[in-house]
Amino acid sequence: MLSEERILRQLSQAGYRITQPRRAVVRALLEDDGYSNAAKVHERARLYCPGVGLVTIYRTLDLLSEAGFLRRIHSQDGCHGYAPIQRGHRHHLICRRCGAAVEFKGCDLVPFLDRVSDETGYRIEEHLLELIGLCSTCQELSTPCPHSQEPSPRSTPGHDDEK
Amino acid sequence: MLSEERILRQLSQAGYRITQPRRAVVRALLEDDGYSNAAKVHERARLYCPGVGLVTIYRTLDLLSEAGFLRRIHSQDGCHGYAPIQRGHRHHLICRRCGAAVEFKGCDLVPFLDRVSDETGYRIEEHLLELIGLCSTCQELSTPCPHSQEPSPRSTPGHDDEK
DNA sequence: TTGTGTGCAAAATCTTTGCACTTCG
DNA sequence: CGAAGTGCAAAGATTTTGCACACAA
Repeated sequence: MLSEERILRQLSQAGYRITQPRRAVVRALLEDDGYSNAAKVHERARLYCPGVGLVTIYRTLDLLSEAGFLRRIHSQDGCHGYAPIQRGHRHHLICRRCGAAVEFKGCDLVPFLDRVSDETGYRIEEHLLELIGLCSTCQELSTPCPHSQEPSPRSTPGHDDEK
Repeated sequence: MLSEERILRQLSQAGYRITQPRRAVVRALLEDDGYSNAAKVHERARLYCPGVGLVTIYRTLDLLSEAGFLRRIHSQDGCHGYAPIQRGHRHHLICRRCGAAVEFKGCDLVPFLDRVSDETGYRIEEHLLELIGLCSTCQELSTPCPHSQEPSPRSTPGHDDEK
């Protein structure tokens, strides 16, 4: 897995300068689990480099993305999410109620990925997995899941509607 | 797979009105395979409902998303991509080069999720899985590993225009 | 010292909201 | 006919660009 030092070293070797803002962004990315967007990274990066501007965040994210440390999610069509590329994938399991996050190793996915790859002809390079649920504590506190995404015909015609 | 008629019927049963713009959006989504954003849907929907405005596209995408026919990709962090949900729980496999997206069934994930659930005590309700790679066409087009996740030292500071 | 990198401000995009008019049911 | 739905315009967000100053090498 890539450490902060290693990333910085590689950037340096590639001819980029190692600046405070860049350090801060790299650090923020490594600490922030899962996907990030510019605003989130900015907020976090300011902890390490208080004066850093949002513009610099964008530029640094681009740079890291070019350099191969980040993957832009849906880069084509204007989606502006980023996810760190990590060897030894770690995935996250997040409690939707209390926000507790657990990391787990997800290597069991490999056979699944192989199958998908066979079926689709795609060569799979990266995967992003995030699980959302209730941790054991919150399961006790909570009533059964109120919402669901099934396209079930809703009996209530009432629009809960436009926010 | 969900047909246009079926979606419209379900919307109608749920109390929504079936209008020309909505028809057009549904149609556009079904024809455009894979991942779309508002602008793309708009362009296509105008073929069926020339006067339709972009605003209506956004509102209809929201509606379809609420109703469970669309999955907002990375809804979390302000990513504004959408992909049709065809049936049950599926995930997306996206070509990083051309953006082509394929949905695939994720049932093989269940044993994996069960294991994670056992190990962590979490009850898993949702999962977000996205695979990124190269589709077969782009594999051919692409030169043998021109870039890769390896951050190769760049000799030229100049930017290539590649995105 | 040099030129890459940064911050600020402003432009360009993308998305949402308010309001009067349309149209489905 | 009545209320949901639409389009337009304008407000809000988000991202990019231009330029002079700052700082890593």
